[in-house]
Amino acid sequence: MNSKKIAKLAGVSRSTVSRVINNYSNVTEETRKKVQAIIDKYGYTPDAAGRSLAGKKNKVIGLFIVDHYLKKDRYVIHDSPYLSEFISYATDIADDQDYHILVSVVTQREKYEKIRTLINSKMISGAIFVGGGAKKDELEKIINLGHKIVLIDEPLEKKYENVLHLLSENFEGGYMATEELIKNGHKKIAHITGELEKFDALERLRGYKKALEDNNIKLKNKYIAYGDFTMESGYLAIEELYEQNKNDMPTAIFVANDFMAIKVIEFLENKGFRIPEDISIIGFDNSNFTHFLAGGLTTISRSIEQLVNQSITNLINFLEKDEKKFAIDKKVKVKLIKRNTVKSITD
Amino acid sequence: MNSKKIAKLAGVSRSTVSRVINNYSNVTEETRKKVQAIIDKYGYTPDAAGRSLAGKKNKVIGLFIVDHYLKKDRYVIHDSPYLSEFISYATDIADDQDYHILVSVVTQREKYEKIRTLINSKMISGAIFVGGGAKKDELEKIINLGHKIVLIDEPLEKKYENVLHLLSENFEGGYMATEELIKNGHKKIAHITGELEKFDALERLRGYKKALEDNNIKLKNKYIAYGDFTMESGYLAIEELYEQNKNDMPTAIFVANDFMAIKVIEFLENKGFRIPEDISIIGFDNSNFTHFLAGGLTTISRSIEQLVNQSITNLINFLEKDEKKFAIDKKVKVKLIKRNTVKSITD
DNA sequence: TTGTAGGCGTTATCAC
DNA sequence: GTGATAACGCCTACAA
Repeated sequence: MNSKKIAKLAGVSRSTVSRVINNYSNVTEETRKKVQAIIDKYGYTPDAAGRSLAGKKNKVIGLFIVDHYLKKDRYVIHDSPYLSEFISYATDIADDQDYHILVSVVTQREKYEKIRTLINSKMISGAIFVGGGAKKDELEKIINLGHKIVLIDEPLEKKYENVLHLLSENFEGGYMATEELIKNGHKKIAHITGELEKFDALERLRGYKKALEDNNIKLKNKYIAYGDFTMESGYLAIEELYEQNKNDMPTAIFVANDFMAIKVIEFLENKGFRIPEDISIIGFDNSNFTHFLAGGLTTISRSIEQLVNQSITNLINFLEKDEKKFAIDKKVKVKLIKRNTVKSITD
Repeated sequence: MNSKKIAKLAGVSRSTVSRVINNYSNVTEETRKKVQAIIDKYGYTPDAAGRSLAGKKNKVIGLFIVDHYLKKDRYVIHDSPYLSEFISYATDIADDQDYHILVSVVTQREKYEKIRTLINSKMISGAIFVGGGAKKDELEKIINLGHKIVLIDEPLEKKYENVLHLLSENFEGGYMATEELIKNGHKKIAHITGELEKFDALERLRGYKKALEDNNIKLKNKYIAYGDFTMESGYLAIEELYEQNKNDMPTAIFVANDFMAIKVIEFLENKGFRIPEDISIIGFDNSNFTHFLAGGLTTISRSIEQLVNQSITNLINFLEKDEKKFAIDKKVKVKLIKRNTVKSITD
């Protein structure tokens, strides 16, 4: 079924059918009804390709998951609670605004081609990049295509008018976490980092350092261990931290995400430490599963819901308002969630 | 940039450009190189709408999340661990085969229109329905459009040649769970159901009943409580079960999913029961978070990964082989995961 | 091997 | 308010 046939059946021209489909005002109520009846009867829906070719925008947003630092044997999305959650929210929130999400994954340099194709081919009207692991040069090539794009936690030297730079408060969160430990009287505070190729890991580390500095606590390199956000890496990191500091253990640890924090707690409890009596732990992300931990993990919550909401709402606005440029760099707030793994050292 | 311009720049016709783009054999190596050079230089990618209009298939699979039984204030996908996981795998697996996933959500009857539009408009080449909560009549209207579709745990009276019916072994899993309890000497076995509008919940219940029957254990209605797969409903159900059977508590409970099982355990422990010494618990789904439970929940694992893999692989095969019909109804296996919440009653 | 020409389904422009 | 027509970018006969 196509508009030509509908036109014939309704006894009008294709133009009139188009006008009805697009709800244009210059159609008499009578004609509209007549045409609509036929449309309904035959369940006609216009062909997306045809419309697109004729210059109409579609309601599809590309969600590009970019991460080059992945282990080969892992699923990109499924094995990342952050990305899973991101996609889930994105679909839900886009749906509220009658948009669709088209998801695509990029883990190697060759795959940027795929994104360019998708964007150039006009299958999507706008794009969101998430994952924090993009190659800057490839990213800039794509940006220079001029399409409307949201970048999440993906900092660039230059600003672009067609790009919304959205950042979550990773630095602030790292600072907040460390400060909370300091407020509780801790001075020997360790940090287990995330994957340092990623901006968010770097920023959390920077926040940790700054909080120590502002409180006149000397940074000790032996109190920093390096993870990559996975549970296994958390285990390895705490193991190393323990081996290096057996005789001078920190009284508190800020772990760069909750996943690693789980393993840290497990390891320490196995070694006979009580949490939080002997060692306080604070995580990051406020991941779902922290609900299931007896007691509950003290952590920094960054609202992925808010992050997604900002991305999609801003992008859709931008797409539909037909504005020339994004006026904004936005930050999404984090906050401290006090639960039961931090204890005052003077208690 | 379009094929016409590329043609002019390369000094050939548009057809030749097309032949190069589509890797047709009847182009001399020389011309191909010449044209490809221009294509690369200008980063040209053909317009998807144009191709589609000219009859080419795209590599987009629609993933439709259908669930009518949702509470209004919940996110459809984000609040369902099953659907979140499904989407994550789908994106990962589709990506492996160079396909994209376009996700859309349907929670009300009016929204089926959206799916029809998407399918009719040829924005997607095939579709997967998941969620188990579709309206049969709307579903059949869509099926009758003749496009290639995979239906997951969504049983229909009629079989359709353009539909692959994929089922997970919910009945078998329910049977297996109950049988495991029976094997451990239990006779007073309760069941907390899922949302009975959903096929999977119904099947799990049926498995429970059949296992009792096959082992000559009389079904007691007082030992069945009704949940809807959410944690809260699990709490309410166990509360009711407890109130009704204070003086004759079951020694084992098969709970229709892990989410509810968590709450069941929590409730019972608060009432002073020990798990599994006093009451054995078995869940369903082998959800992610069960890792985080101290001890670990005994459960039935249905491999969502396998379910997704089957869906996508079969669908892509079907799309590309250009076969006339799906030859298959497939079932995805479940298996028993023994952990620490089931104890033999004779111990 | 390559070029020409028609058609895919829609919308926009211009007449009437 | 409505209809005719051109245009969007591509692919695929068919012709050369």
